[in-house]
Amino acid sequence: MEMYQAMRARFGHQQWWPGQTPLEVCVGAILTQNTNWTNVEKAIANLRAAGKLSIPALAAIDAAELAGLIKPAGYFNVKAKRLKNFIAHVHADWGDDLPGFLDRSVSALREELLGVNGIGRETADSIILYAAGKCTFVVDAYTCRILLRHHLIDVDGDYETVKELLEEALPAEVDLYNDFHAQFVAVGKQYCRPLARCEGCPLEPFPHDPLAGMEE
DNA sequence: GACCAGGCACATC
DNA sequence: GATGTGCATGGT
Repeated sequence: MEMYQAMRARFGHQQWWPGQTPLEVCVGAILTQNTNWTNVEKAIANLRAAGKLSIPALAAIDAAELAGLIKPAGYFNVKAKRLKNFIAHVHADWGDDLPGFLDRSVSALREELLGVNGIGRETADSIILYAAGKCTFVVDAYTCRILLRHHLIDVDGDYETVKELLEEALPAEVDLYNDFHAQFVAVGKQYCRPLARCEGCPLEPFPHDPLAGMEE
């Protein structure tokens, strides 16, 4: 909590996810895989302009045409397939009722999402937390980098280990999980890039020398 | 011209 | 089960 408060004090509430509807969150979560958010915004703007930002439209669109629309997000061929996989999965059982699909227990939803080819742990957790509004901690590259630099995890800590560490250390509140992850991204972008230093980082004094353990 | 970005699946050992 | 590789655009 001290960590969250330090970041929150510096950056303010991040008001995530930067997308309006649950569908937009799901689409964004897939498109942002290893990709800058500004590129994802362009891809989503293309989808909206083409009238394809709905489940029926995405279910009907040809994968090659979809790839053309999401080009700015990079990896457009694989992401077009991943989006189609997700949409087909929802559409088959729920038609365009995405809220219906999302309305179940975290564990059941997570398991189902992880069964979709192209949705891994971070994407699944992002959808659960930010589209379904349910309590699951989203771990990403910045999260690991920051915790690693503060010696709260070690290099071989995997996704589930880091997730459990955070969930055990925090009260299970959706808004806390929501904004904590967003704060990790905000701090990480500015201070915890692979080759960056940490001067001025709001986490600097916490809890050890922030430069210790950094690889050159 | 490097480096980086809110990963994931798949091949290979 | 661990490690390596392909996927691709756009901003700094």
